[in-house]
Amino acid sequence: MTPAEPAAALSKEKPPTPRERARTQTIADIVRIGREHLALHGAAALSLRAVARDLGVVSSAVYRYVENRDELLTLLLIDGYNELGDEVDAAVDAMPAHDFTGQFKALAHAVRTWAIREPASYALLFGSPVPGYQAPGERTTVPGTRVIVRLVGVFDAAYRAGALDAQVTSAVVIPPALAEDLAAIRTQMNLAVPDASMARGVLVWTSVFGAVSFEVFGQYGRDTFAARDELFEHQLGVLQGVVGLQG
Amino acid sequence: MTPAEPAAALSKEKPPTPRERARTQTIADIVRIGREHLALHGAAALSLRAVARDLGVVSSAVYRYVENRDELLTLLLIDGYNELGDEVDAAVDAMPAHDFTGQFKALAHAVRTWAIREPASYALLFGSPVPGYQAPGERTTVPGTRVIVRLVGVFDAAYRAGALDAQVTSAVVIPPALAEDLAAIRTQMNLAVPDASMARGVLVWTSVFGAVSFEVFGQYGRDTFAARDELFEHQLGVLQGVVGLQG
DNA sequence: AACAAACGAGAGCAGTGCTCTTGACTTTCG
DNA sequence: CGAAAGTCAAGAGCACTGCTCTCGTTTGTT
Repeated sequence: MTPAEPAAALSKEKPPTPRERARTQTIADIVRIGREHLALHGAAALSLRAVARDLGVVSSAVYRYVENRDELLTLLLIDGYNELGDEVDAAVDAMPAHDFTGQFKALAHAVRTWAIREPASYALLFGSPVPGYQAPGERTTVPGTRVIVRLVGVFDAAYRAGALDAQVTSAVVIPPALAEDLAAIRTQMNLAVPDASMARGVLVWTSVFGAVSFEVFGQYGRDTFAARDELFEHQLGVLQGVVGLQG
Repeated sequence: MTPAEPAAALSKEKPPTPRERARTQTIADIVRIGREHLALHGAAALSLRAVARDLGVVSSAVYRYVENRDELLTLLLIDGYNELGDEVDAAVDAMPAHDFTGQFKALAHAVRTWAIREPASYALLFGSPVPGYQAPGERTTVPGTRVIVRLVGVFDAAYRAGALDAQVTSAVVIPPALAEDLAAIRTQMNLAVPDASMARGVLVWTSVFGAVSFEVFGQYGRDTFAARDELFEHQLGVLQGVVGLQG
């Protein structure tokens, strides 16, 4: 079909046959409908039969495209991680390269905004594990770590630029066992930021997700906190100080 | 039956008939078996039929005691809240009355220990909501707020005793809308602690649960952090500084 | 003793995940 | 070109779920 046939013959990427194209499209449709059902009814209520109905096909047919229910959950998991990762990347990239505080807050706001917009996906990614389902690490680890990788990237860049207050880093001692873990991460990710700042970065990470989880999962109660935007913004302000970012 | 029949007629508390006793016992058995199933298979996989089997009874019989599956979930929810609340209370009470930092850390450790021991219950209480299930606020609010009530109690007592560093409280401004929410809570709970400390207390609360959730829900990855005890302890040390508790 | 409430068992309905077989269609290759 | 190989949708079927209803039996009260 393509004029450069000999070159294509060497590469693994053959031009997709109509059948392959149709198959890819069908899988994409299944994921799309699955996302709708996920948003409407939640992860545990996700039903392959219902997806098949919406697809206009009998239930057994979808098993041609998706191995089982867990496989669909994995596809939705990766889809969610990447959507969140894309929005976080876009939000951070929109900030000036040297405004590390702005980048941190933009990242946190992107997480919160996405979580509130897609609570079911957020629950699938960061909530209680679905019983009997174990995410395949080899497929989910990379997209699943995009946010934290980006966050420590911001902290590391801030440290290298001298924008990370070194004063806070000596307040609490780091036990040796924890220092080992941090050293391994530093080596693996090529970081410069010292132990104390890394540890505080981890705390900031968990705190952001704790705050978002409380809000999305309804732990704040019905109307205990009406000013949730202000509460989150305030928490970011405090966390910014925790990790030593100037305001 | 009872000799003091006229008095008993006025009071609502009659001595329980054998049938009532048996009924109460059966419900307790159902909750006990339900807890076992919850721990083994998770909340979404909780099955009334399986509970009935373990109870040695046909499935429709349990509907005599429990209205439906959601009712059983509510019972397990209240059960979990109270067990956690009891352990938190015991841990805090075991500390000296003026060691507020120790009380805070004891509370956090009690939460973490219980969560790791009962991950399914923790997921039911603080994880993603079960699809289609809405907890009845009138039955779950009181037990569900025991931990946070106790935590702000510690902070408030520390403030009244002058053990809360007032310096940290002015670093970040509190927007008016948030101050309103905080004022309402202060009035309702009869607190003395100022806005900034309350807001930081809320952050500490969400941060503790964020850290515990990450650990219980497996967000830390398989072996990124081996020294989890040390990590949590370090985080508590930082959070202690965030809220202004002396070390 | 008579009656009403409570109870356990069983059948049954509609839904689920998943497997297997059947028949039709498409692509590829001799 | 035609046959073989591969792919697909459909349907039946199994075991499970939540839940309802009916039917006798047991229990407690009058």
